[in-house]
Amino acid sequence: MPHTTGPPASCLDCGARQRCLPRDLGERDCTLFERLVGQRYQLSRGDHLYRTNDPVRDRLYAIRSGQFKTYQLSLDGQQRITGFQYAGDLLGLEAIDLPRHRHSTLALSETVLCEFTHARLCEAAQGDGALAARLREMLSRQLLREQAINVLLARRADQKVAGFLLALPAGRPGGRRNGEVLQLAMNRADIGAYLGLADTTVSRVLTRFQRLGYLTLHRRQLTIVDAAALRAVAG
Amino acid sequence: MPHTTGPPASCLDCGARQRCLPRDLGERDCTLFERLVGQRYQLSRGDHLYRTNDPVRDRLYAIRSGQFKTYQLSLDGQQRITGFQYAGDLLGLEAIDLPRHRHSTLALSETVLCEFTHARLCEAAQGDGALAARLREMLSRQLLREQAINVLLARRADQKVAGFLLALPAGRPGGRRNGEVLQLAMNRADIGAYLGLADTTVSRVLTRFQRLGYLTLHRRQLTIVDAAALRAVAG
DNA sequence: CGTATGGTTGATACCCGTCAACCGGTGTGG
DNA sequence: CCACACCGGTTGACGGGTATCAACCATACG
Repeated sequence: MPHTTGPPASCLDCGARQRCLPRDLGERDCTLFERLVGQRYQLSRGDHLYRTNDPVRDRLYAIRSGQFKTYQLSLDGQQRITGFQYAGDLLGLEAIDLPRHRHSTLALSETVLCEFTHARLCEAAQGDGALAARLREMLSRQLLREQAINVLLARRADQKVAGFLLALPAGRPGGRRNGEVLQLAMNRADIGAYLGLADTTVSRVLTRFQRLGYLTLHRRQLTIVDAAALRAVAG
Repeated sequence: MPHTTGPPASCLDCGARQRCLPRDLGERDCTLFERLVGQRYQLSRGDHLYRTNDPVRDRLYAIRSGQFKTYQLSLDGQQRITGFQYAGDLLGLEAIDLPRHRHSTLALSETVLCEFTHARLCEAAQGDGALAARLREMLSRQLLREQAINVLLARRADQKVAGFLLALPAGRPGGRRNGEVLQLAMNRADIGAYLGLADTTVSRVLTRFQRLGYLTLHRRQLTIVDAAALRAVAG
């Protein structure tokens, strides 16, 4: 069960604002938008936001900070990772038309979430074209992301890993990647379950990239040194 | 360039109605809904609906009949299939927020399309909760489909092919598959480019399934004999 | 009838999954 | 403080699944 935070945090000072629903909103509009937020939740590493078969209850969640993974369990108990979600992403979009969730969603780090109901969002969007556009944008972006993953998954191990690394959220806005230090929240097995690789293969590819000078990696601390080389590998 | 059809075809007698936007609409509502259709197009096998970098112009297309594939071209000219679309599917959902298309969309058979503008659909949805729900449903369904593909692509060749076959649109409503005759519109290479397999591997798996009695296949005429066995393989 | 296209089948090479050992870091309890 | 277990990650050996290349066949088509 998620824990409700005490002090309300504003969208205005949210680091993920430019990747989130109130993107490009002015100060006043942003304050109005904030009233759509139902509650804010704080989850710790290992906490579930919801599990497979939990009722959806029309809820959407925006990630204010932290990282999540969504997964399904196969018949033999294997986790199949369907995605990683980062600050600014919306959780629950694929379930807005379902009575019950088909995935489980788990926090990979300390996280803060903003809760919405889809009904209120739609209602507000009817009077506000900009918000409606943002909603569409989030949906369309999600579809594009899934399709990008699809293309990636049809490729070779090194191309998959390179593409995965390049799709990690940039630590700073602007997208400059070279020299950037990223803290991976997931382990090698999760990356493998996401990309359709064995964890040992992920490890091998990463060390190969390191030997080639594309990146440095110590445990989960990643520094991308040569993003262009990674792009060349990803194709 | 798509060719405009002369006689307007009604949604009422459309075979794909129950998979399309006017799903569950009564006769009167359906007639009202039809006024949202801009034009109807007829495309032949090999015709492009649009290509990468074509302007989106806010258009969506519902497939009345026929099959499409969407693909991207890699740097070395290889086609990467991002999806197959069947009657009742919406084309262009992933582009509603983009200025230009990122895929090319090609008819795999004789097809008929119904054109919408996203703006008019949204406008109509504001006064009609049922239509708004249908729009959401289509988006959510699309996201779920992409995620299902993601999971599939992380698996072995026979599991991929089995999953692909089971995801083919049922010829008749009701979803009974055993004994059903399906006409594949795509060739082995397309299936392979979609699933991340070589065309020869697709061929081998299909003949193995046939040897095992799961299906019969002559060129592109497919009969699923034992859907349960396919499900068991797909896992 | 010759050609092109799509599909099947075989031989071979290689990528990657599996299994196992090992290693460093962390936590725990004596 | 140290012994020990445990978890995550790395590395090696090996086998199997799949890509690649090629030959061959059936069908469609000019």
